[in-house]
Amino acid sequence: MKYVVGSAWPYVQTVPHLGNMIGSVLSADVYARYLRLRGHDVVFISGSDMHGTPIEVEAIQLGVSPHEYAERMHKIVAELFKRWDISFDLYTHTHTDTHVKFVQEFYRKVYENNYIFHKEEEIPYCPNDGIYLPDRFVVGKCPHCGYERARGDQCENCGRLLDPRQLVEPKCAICNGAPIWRLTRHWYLDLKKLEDKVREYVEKNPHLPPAAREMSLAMLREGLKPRAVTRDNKWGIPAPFPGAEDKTIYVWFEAVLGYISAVIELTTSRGDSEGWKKYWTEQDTRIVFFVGKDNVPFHVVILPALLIAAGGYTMPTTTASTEFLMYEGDKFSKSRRWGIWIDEALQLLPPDYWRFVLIYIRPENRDANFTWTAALEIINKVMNDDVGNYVNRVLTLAKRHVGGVPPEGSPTELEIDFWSRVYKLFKDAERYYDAIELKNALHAVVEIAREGNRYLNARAPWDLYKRNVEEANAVLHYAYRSLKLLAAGLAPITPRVVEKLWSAMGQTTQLTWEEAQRPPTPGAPLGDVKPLFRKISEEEARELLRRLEEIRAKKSTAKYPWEQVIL
RNA sequence: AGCGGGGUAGGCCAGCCUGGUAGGCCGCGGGGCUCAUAACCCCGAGGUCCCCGGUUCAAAUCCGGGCCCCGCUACCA
Repeated sequence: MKYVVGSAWPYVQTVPHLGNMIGSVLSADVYARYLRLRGHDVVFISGSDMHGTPIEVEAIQLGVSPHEYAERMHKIVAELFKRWDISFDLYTHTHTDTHVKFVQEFYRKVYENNYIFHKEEEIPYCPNDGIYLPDRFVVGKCPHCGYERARGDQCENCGRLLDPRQLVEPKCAICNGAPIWRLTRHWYLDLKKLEDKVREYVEKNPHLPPAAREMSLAMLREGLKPRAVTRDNKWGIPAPFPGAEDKTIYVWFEAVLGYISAVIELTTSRGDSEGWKKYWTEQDTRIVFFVGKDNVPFHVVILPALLIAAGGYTMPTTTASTEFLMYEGDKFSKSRRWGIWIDEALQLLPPDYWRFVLIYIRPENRDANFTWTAALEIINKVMNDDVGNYVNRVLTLAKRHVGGVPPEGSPTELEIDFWSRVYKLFKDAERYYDAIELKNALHAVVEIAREGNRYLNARAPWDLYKRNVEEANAVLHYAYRSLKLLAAGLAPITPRVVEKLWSAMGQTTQLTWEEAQRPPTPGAPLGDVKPLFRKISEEEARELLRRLEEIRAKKSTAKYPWEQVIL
């Protein structure tokens, strides 16, 4: 089966934090790695979302061009993903020639198919900064409660939705100057016209997670309203509509098309400029997106609507979303410096540790809370004591008593029972991976090690070797086979460690999901047996955090955001 | 306000769709083992499954009402 795995395109204004990571990029990577292990044809892509008002504004404030700003941040984020062992086939960005050209052609088609219309409206404009202001960039006194710093879209104090025109004494959020209202023309996507087809897509799609489905159907019940696809920004992709020469495409509406343009870029770079069609126009492709829950409507409703409007594309199979991750009981917040960002994380622990912990607590049904107490518990108790120590027990015993991969010996009913239990857990993990319930998959895999620990205690091969070598061999043989299952089950999550494990097991073939289930070659020599993980004491964690604070303090004085990143 | 999610032992969470003696991990008390990363295994204590009402022989699980927490609400990525 062919798969396109896409993770939400990170906005390059800042480096992602752990919550962003688990929602999109890391989850997508785990799934993509799993699919590859199963032998599927996988294209795993994403890229930086380079355009948009916040970047334009911030660049202007810093006195650099938006292009330079975005380009620098993109390079850093791409490098960080590499260090997190994210196995992108391509991590690109939205300012490539391929993307720009594709987006323009795409919207030309949508236009020709009569899904675009334009109308005039008055938009706040800041004469000082020379830009049109999004609602949030206009602040002023709330007409309802008198709160002074109400934003143009909503008052934080009383929670009421606002229109920037309602604000008393409106000001530009950037320079505090008074905005003026200017008549401008915008081009709209006629979502109303697409509503029935989108509803059919959502209703007939058996793969969508219930929550995403509900949210989308609720939106459809209310009725889709036309949405402007153009903006007056300079930093963006020029709109291809007649008369829209000075407009750009709204970032939301072009970044999502990156899922297609990135595949084009990828296959083209492999010398096959038409190869992308295999993935995006043929029906036997599964297209799966990974996003945080805030992103669901866009991927389940708007992007499918766009694909229908342009015509000729394969419809996305599903969108796997997560709830949010909190940090020590509170929302991640850049301004309050609350949370851990992905550059900082790597200063504290190796990527496999983070990957394991984050997947272990992945917010699948509800918001989850990252706490250091819990993280250390998972690292020390689960990763080390349950998994790492089990591996070490089996391999040490095998090395000592057999000197290689244990032969099948004379298995008793106990061995067969054990094998059927761990094999069932492996199949559970498989089912969970298939359903993109990554947290449950990992929990099932960990259970293999727990089962193994129980088994070793019950069978006590160290003792059995004194009485019945054949039977003792059988115990180690099946324990060894459980390690193969464990390796495959963990491979998508902790790829680096599994590589070490696989070679410690003396395996020379490529690890695949199939291979993991086959019996090993008895007598094959084992590799170096060393603990897979190590524990992190509370004191060490405290020390690491203290050092992080120091680095943060030093970095926060840097002028440019890309200088604040810890590499 | 509307929409979505959630309220299960001291902590974190699974179970809820497909009703039937309330599970797991950590922590705590006791024991076992000694191959292993002072690890592992067993036993035990600890719960009005937010509240009220309904359906049912039977409800954490289905239905109605209420209270509390969180997120989203589409020109924020």
